[in-house]
Amino acid sequence: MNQHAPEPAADSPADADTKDPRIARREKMRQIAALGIDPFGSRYDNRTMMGHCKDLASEVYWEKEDGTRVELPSFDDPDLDYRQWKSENGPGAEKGPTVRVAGRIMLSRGQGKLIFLTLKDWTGEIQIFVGKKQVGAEDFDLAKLFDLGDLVAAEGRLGRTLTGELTVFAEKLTFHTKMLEPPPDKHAGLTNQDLRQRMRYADLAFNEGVVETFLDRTKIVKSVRKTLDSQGFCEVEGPTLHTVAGGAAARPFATHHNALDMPLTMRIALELHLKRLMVGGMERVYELGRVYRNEGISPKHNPEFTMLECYQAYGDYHSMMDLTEQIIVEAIEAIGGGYVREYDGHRVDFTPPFKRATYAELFEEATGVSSDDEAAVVQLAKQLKLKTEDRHLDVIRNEIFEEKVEDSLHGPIFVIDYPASICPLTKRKKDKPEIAERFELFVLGMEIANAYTELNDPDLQQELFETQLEGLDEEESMAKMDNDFIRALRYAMPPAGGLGLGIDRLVMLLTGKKSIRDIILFPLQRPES
RNA sequence: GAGGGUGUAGCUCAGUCGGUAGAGCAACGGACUUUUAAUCCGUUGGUCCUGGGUUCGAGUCCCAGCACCCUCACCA
Repeated sequence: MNQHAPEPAADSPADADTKDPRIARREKMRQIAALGIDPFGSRYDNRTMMGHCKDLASEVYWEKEDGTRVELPSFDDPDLDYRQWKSENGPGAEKGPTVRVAGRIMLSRGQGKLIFLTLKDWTGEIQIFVGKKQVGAEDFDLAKLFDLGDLVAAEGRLGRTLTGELTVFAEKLTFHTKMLEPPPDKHAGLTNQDLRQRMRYADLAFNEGVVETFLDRTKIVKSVRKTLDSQGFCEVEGPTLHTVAGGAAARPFATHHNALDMPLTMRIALELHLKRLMVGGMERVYELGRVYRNEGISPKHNPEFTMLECYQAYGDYHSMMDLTEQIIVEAIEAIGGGYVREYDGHRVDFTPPFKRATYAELFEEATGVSSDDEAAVVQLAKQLKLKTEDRHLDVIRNEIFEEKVEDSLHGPIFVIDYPASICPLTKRKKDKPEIAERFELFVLGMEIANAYTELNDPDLQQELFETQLEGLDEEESMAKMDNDFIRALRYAMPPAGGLGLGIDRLVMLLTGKKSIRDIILFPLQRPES
């Protein structure tokens, strides 16, 4: 023991306190400082990332006394006895590259003058062998002050233990940062949903697969950008503070600008500003950003979430369908794992091309009623106990569709050609004005993407907005007339295809997470009491 | 917003009929130089979510509140 460490007094009242994990950690921090080591550490260069150590495993070999080099046996073989193999190939010595690893202590197995540590960085985990004889008394005394969760580093030779585990045989230890809070259960981790979200740092640090999920999210988002960039789209940043929140049917968050003494709302969609840019001649634009909707919270809804919207001048909804498929397929390729994926116990096959079916076909298939047969549709609605009085037939039809068809759409499937009256921002088919050129992409009943051949007739657009706003009082009104947008359309927006894609839902699907709160780093929560 | 569930040690969880608080891990002391959630011996640790009520007595029953989870609604 070093001379700076205090002698614990046998009957000291402080003795009971050191049984409090937090106090014990601070006491060890004090002892580390007493060794002349900064308990909050400093720079550590030339690290070998732990994921890379796995690649370096092939460089570990056995050198016989006569200098001949022997490949190590396969450690995948469960019957392998490495100790026996060594004696059969001995005398000799295991050789391997020297590495410098730094990370968090996840597990510690002390065994007298020997300590095994499991260290973790964001690329993986690796075992560290700390022997008193190998690291020296000074470093070994330091290692005895390590706690689970501390950040430390080890430099040493990469090799195999008797059980074959890839291990860094430490020659030098470095202390980096003391964790002053006690860690969660070393096996179960932090399972309390509330705490996982409230203390995402602990969730990331101690729960298996959490970092990987969020790294996958980043890969997906990067891939989406890459796909769009490769197709000549230009990423832009629209305002998040709007004077009129438009582009979607949702209630906005209200806020206020002090200097201008002006009410503002947070954006609920990206659409109307991107279209203004198309009027200005930016022919392929997209924004991948946060929108805010003042609505209920559920496993599929967070008040702020990430949307992709993109617009292609001189395209239509079919152009967008091909693009959507490409975006998703390339995102899957970016995170790996193949086109066939598991979600909530279901098998989903994203092998392109995705199935395409019209709204009317699916309606008839699921209900046995032709969507054109008005009387039958109304009768069906009554059967389903849906409100029919004073409602447009398309609205009734769509309620039936949502109830009977959407939830059962396994997908991925593009539902195309919607009834026009429920799509106010959509261009209608030339030969069938009652049908809108629109698709929605469904997977397991979830709406992932929504695209239109965009409406660019300013007068018709205004009329449709007004119809949409009719009968809504101030409180209920989810959209307000955006006169500047109508004026923009009068400056001529090219015919275009437009796409909206819910990034969070795509990430949920591709990472297999059932709750949006598992793929948003910091979902909204009430403050801690 | 409606309905259901959960809340107990730092973490993960038991707690029977209402009888005065338990385990594993972590922590603390000890043994151990090839462990794998190491093992073994010993020790400590509680605002039973909060506030009322019923009762001789409440972690347990009742009421109210708070937080989280699930289902539904709004929404994507």
